[in-house]
Amino acid sequence: VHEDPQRWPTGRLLSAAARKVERRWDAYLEQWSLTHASMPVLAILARQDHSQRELAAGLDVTEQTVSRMVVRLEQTGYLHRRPHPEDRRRHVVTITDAGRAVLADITNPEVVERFATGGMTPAEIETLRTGLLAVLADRAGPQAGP
Amino acid sequence: VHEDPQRWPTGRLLSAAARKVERRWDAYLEQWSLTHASMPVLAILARQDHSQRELAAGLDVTEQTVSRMVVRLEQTGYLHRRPHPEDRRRHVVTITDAGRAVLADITNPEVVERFATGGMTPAEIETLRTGLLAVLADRAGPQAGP
DNA sequence: TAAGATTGAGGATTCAATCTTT
DNA sequence: AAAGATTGAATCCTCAATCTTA
Repeated sequence: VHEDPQRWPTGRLLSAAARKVERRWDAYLEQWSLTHASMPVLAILARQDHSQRELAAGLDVTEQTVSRMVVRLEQTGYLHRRPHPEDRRRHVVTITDAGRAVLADITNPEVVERFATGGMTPAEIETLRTGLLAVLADRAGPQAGP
Repeated sequence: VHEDPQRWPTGRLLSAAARKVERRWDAYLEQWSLTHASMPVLAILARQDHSQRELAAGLDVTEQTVSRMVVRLEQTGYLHRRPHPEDRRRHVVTITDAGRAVLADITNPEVVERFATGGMTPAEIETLRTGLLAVLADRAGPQAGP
């Protein structure tokens, strides 16, 4: 039943490859109650505090997704939210010591990289990254049509 | 707040690029009540009938995911399920005329490709596809560890 | 009215548990 | 027991609606 990926459209290749790496990564991060999606939240907060709206922009997801992620990350103890001193609509989201600690455990670049680029050569990896950056760089947002 | 993707680990690049393309693709497929995930089901069935377990193997998702997708695709009228004549545990999943019709509307390779590789050059596209195929080809399934 | 955030509804995905048939 | 399929619970993600504050 298995088709030949060589003939798949690029979008399907992209989704399949991403899911595969996410599954591996999630299985590893589970021991810290983290996921491939929640880890980048801590990575962003490690550099600076942010409002949830800012986090959404940095992660390129909706504010609704951020809302749900930060609730869980706060329950787990990896971040803390307090009201903004001047604008009571905002939450100031801050990473906790526990969050920094887990990030330090996980952020070994070699380990992280291995999950995505397991048996690949440096040339293959460079090739892949270049292609992915080209997809992300496409700011045109084209809507095709027959 | 926006970080430099150039410095992201490859796994994060992969997820971000996949989500971006899926969003575009989903917005387009919505008019047929399809999604980036359900379209490949029809593509597989267009060639041959299958059990749900076989579909799961072909799509590289769990049987549970297939179970939910085929329920919806059957409600929409794009496929049909009947009991297997010799093994009553199985469902034989068949594409309907409506399913074939929608597939014909959508399967223009140029249109499909444009969603993923919008403003990219042929060289960039080839580069990306090679990298993605390398990720998918990695049958080792390595679990890294510090 | 805008901005910031939350909740509701629904699809995609997973693991775990269950049910029927082999 | 194993195979095929379903349902439950959870996270990720979206759009739509709502609530509070500016």
